[in-house]
Amino acid sequence: MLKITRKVEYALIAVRHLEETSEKLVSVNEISKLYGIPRELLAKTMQKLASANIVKSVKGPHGGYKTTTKTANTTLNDFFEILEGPTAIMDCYFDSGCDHLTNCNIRTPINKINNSIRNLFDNLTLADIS
Amino acid sequence: MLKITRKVEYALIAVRHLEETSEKLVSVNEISKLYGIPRELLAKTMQKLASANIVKSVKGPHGGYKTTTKTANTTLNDFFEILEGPTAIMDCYFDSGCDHLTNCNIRTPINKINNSIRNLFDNLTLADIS
DNA sequence: TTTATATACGATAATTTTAGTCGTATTTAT
DNA sequence: ATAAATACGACTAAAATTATCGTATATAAA
Repeated sequence: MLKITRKVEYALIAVRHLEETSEKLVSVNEISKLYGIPRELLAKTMQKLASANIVKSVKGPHGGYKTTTKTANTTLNDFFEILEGPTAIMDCYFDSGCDHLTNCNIRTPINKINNSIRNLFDNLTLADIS
Repeated sequence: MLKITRKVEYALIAVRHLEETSEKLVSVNEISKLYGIPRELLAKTMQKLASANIVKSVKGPHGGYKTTTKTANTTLNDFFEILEGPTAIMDCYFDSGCDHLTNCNIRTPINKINNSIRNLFDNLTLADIS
């Protein structure tokens, strides 16, 4: 409960590594070996970050990933949502399918908790937590 | 990711209901029927809340649960931890078992995120979200 | 122009976590 | 005594997460 996933964990590790190595291109292979994390999973994770321009990808030999100007300014909310979709402590926050709609007495609490968390992550960037 | 569990959802529903019915004893059976949630699961959930004095339990016919003086003042952090154990976005926050300890570059980020969430939930009570 | 290395992407399998059920004991009002 | 309720532990089912596999595409370098 309220856990981040491996995908996010691996993404954080990779981004932190890219930030440390600055402009140099680093391949998924390198990162996965260095931190002992599954290559394929990290690869897919990086692809998502790349398509959102959080990192830049370069194909071919000596290719890899590096940071962009967006990287450090990315909010945790964006970072999480790129990798995992909408952040909400319960699906009913953005879904319509609710089992006990007629008799739901936790709408307000759920919304308040959600808004608090969203507000928190909207105001924290990758730079802030480094 | 970052979802609350059914146990917590059911507990919230039940507590909210008890708050509405004030001093009256309400049985698990009643609540589970009213909101269409699994009786046994709710029962176990209520037992945990009762043993932490978040609610008061009364056995026997016409027994059930009611709020206590603690109920409204309970922080979300306590509420969650009573039901699910320590709140942490990653297990390494309180566990010792870490796969990439020697090469972990996300200690600081994880701790900062954790502390932010913990701080948030420490300062929100059940009353605050009602 | 061939080869090796790297990202891109979809499908599927394995694992872990969560959700739900069942059985039995205990308490207590009637 | 009996019935209604909580208390608690073991077990099963379902869902979500994690990991793997296969194939396509791009590109640097020999």
